[in-house]
Amino acid sequence: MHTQANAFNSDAFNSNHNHQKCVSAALTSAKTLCRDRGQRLTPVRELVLRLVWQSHQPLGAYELLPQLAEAGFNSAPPTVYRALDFLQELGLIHRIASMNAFIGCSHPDETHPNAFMICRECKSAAELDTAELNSALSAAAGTLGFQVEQESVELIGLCQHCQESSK
Amino acid sequence: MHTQANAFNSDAFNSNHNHQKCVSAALTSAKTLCRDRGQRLTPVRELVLRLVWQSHQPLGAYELLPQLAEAGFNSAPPTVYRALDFLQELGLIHRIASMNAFIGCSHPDETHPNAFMICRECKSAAELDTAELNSALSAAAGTLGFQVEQESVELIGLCQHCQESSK
DNA sequence: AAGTGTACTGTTATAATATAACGCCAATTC
DNA sequence: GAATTGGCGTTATATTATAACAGTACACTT
Repeated sequence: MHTQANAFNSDAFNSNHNHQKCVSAALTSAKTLCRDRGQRLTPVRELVLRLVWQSHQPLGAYELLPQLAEAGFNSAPPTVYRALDFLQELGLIHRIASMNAFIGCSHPDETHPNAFMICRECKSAAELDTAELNSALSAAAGTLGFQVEQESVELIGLCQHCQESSK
Repeated sequence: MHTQANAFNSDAFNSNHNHQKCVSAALTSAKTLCRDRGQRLTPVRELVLRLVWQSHQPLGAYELLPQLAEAGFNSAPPTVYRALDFLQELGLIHRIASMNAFIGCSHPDETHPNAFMICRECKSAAELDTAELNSALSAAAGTLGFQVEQESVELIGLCQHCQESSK
């Protein structure tokens, strides 16, 4: 039951959609996950989750700091990184290694490739999750007997919208 | 004509193979590419290429510095990063974003997914290049009209050898 | 309600990675 | 041989991330 954006849904590249729904859904997921695991969704963690999810563009840890400050949190880098780590372990956000930034992730409850397409123009990122990709990755790794524990697929390029506007 | 390791060849996970051949092949490629493009394979660039290729494990920029020093180069970070950038543009090495490190890349002359499997135990990295993966990636991106310019696929896990030794 | 342990955050300092800016030198071109 | 270009040296600094320890709030027991 995912109502969030997925691979066949270019919402993330269309900033007009009602993204607030995505944020709410993520928050609900977070609460469920925390309850199930006996962990706490503290104010800092909740705010970081909101901020990361509110943005279609991956956010850096140091971009979050001033936003936390505005909300009255007098936080330093370690606090932000702790919250980010926590949310990553829950599967609610994902780190885009090639950008040193973080983005909301739609599939907290499943193990699956964390694959993203990132537009170099508008910086938006959309998740990518297809059966073909999953099976191609497992097949390739399987041939070598490689046991995959963590996957990171990052495609940089131009989204449809930005291709059109640059014509 | 690639004699280097590829997806169906676990050489990179077997440190006994004659890796010096890979290094020579990379150097030959480098010379050809530079000649064709009217660019220079300077001593620093050549050494960085050798060092990165000699290692089965991705090397960080700051790990290269002492090795350059041993060879008599009195280099600071900018020099290393310049050489790494240059070699990346030639397609001879690849940056593993999730590790902030660099590894030799076997297919300088083709555009193709830069996909790697990295063993978290022995830190070796092996390249991955299969038709299925390529087509799955293009298919997924194509569905969204996303125009891919740069790809980064990084699988972290355990290579066969390390799975066996940990039994 | 008081005591106790644990998990979370605050705080300071610092590590690790990467780049900006400028000047010099060597090679190439005219 | 003057001018131009490309590459490197050098210093300083930006950016990203973590270590270490102290304090605080919460949860659990009795």
